[in-house]
Amino acid sequence: MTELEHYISSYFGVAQPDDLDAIGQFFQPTRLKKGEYFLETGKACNQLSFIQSGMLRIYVQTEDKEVTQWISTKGFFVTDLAGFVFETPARWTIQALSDVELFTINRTDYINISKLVPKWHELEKLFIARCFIMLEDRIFTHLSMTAEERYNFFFEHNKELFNQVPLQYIASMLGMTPETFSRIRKKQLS
Amino acid sequence: MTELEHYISSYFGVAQPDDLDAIGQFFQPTRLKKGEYFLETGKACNQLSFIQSGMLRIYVQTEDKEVTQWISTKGFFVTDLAGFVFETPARWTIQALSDVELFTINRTDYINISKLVPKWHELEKLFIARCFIMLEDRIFTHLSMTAEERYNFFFEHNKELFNQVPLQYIASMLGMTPETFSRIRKKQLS
DNA sequence: TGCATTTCTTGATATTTGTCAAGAGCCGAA
DNA sequence: TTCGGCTCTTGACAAATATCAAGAAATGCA
Repeated sequence: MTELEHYISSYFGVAQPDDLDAIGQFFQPTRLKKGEYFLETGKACNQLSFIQSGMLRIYVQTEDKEVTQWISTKGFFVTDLAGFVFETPARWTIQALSDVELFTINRTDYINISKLVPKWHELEKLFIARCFIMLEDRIFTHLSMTAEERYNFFFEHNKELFNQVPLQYIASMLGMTPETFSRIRKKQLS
Repeated sequence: MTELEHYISSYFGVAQPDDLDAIGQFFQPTRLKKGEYFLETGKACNQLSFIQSGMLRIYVQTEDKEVTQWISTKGFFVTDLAGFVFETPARWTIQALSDVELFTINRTDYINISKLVPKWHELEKLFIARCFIMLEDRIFTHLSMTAEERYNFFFEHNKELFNQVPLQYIASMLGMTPETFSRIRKKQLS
């Protein structure tokens, strides 16, 4: 089983090896160099990718600042859900933070999966439901925690990110300024 | 078309009148008195309801405070998604803020819908995807806006809530204290 | 290796938000 | 109608976080 198949299986629970293999065939290996864009705000998002290696930052430029929504790493899927599912203009810009290896599927092929795997829509539903629940948790951290608590909580669960990506992006994604982030970090290191 | 059917149709896009009618049959009218619980943290969540009238508050009790996650009103569905879909203990407590009229379906019947309406899982997926996108937006407000901006943004979109529910709950749901909420409110009224 | 650029840190200060305590207003139950 | 308990407001103050500016450290490129 390829790594891609392993993740598809664990996220979507597709059980038949034949199905898994067939689904895997739809994904094409693609690469991005550090700094290149997977997607830009306002454009059409016609693809969904699985990250084989490297990291991507999902963000948006507002009038007065850049807001990092998430940093996606090995083993995760990446897309602009609204754009990919509803064909609306992309909300997020997605840029490679490092050289990135992806397995990519386009919308047409993605839709074809459901013809191949009868249970696909149900598995998709369950997958997206899990994503929804993760966002519920994330909102909860903003309703109930201070910046320092969010820092610690995120650090516990994502230690490896802290020496791989610019910290200002993590700061933004946690809803604080780089300066505040830096001070909290200093405090926690000592 | 009943109001329930109207909403099912607009949220899920079920097109056949026969299907709509059949789905509607699964929902039973139920009522809650003000203060009664729809669900309590830790219990099983075996039902999904559509709100015909009234309001419910979705919250959780932490060690040191109560955090309101959302207030759900007429025309919305209410459940604990994790509990309903994955049969895990409920994360949220859901309490009636007023007398409430619901149309309720239990998990068994809900699962039966998909046998009746072949496209159901796909429609569900699309519905949950829309919910996901709404949460993305909500996280964005916490990453990019001050308390005052969140107040204004929410007020613009939900004016009617402000004279129907205790303001402290709205404050919590926007991630601020009742005092801060009160001060911002005073400022905006003048 | 060395320079230019980006990123991170630090200090001083301002602003926002939270905390605590008291009082005012409102609403429902007896 | 009145009392008691919520809820909201207000003030004084404290704490958290943001802003601005400067410099240090790290990084990437020639």
